[in-house]
Amino acid sequence: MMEIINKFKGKGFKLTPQRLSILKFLDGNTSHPTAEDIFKALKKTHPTVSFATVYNTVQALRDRGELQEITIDPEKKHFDPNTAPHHHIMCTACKRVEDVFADYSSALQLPENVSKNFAVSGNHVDFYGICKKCRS
Amino acid sequence: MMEIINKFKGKGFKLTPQRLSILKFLDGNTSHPTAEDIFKALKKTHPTVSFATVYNTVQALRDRGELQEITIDPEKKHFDPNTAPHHHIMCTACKRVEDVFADYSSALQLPENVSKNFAVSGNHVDFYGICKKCRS
DNA sequence: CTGCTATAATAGAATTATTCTAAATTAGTA
DNA sequence: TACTAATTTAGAATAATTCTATTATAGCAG
Ligand SMILES: [Mn+2]
Ligand SMILES: [Mn+2]
Ligand SMILES: [Zn+2]
Ligand SMILES: [Zn+2]
Repeated sequence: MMEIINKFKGKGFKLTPQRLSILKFLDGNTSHPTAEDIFKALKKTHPTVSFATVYNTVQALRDRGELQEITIDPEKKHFDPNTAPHHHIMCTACKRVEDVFADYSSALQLPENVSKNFAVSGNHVDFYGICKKCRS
Repeated sequence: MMEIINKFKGKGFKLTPQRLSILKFLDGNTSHPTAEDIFKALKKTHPTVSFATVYNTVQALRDRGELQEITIDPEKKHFDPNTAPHHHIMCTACKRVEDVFADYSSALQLPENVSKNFAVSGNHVDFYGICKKCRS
């Protein structure tokens, strides 16, 4: 937590109480929350908070490379404070998104005809399935 | 094209002129159009068409496994009439989505702790980068 | 400390993507 | 040819996100 605060010191990023609350919620969070999830959590400590604050903060964090946007769910965006390269799996029944920690990098070579046309900046693998809970 | 028409014969899927126009547009289309792209194309032949027709048809095709939804773009859904397993790369500048035909299936093994909790139904790899045109 | 200013918070309007509704139309078939 | 279930349509509704204008404040300079 102290880490986080120091990370943003003197970067033109103001550490407001609202932002601290969001940062605390996101710190080590592996639930891949949506903007609404963050908003709900934030309302507990800041009942009068605005949705715009959530989007503003999310955007500021994204711009600073401290938060990544997950595209696995066709319905809505999820966010992930873990910016290390990793992958995800979503249960198509309950929509929960879980982490997949595996290094596929050496296998994910692009075919010649694509690699010659793109300066590649990254990749991720999305898996889909049904989780144990949803089968019982 | 004849193929397409036969594919839907007698399945409770009515081949209306609007749908035929959409099917013709999608047939062999590798541009990964959004709903709006389909709508614009459809308006050329059917100027009074409604957006709901596009979404209805897209949904009907998706339900029949004839169209897949692409999640690579955080801004909007793209659609792909190629339902064979393959992957994609998006230019983060111009947002164009291109195909990546490569078989990574053998490499994409899930870690034990995930595979034991999920009945996996599929996966795809999303690549990001800047295309040649956007660099010049 | 105090005051300044750039940055952020807020409410609410606006925009965009998508879904829903209810009435009119029509493809496919009996 | 006539019927009916499926489809089209316009427009309203919903949901996610962005924008705008005003007010408040974090962090810094003096
Ligand atoms: Mn994650
Ligand atoms: Mn494709
Ligand atoms: Zn589940
Ligand atoms: Zn490009």
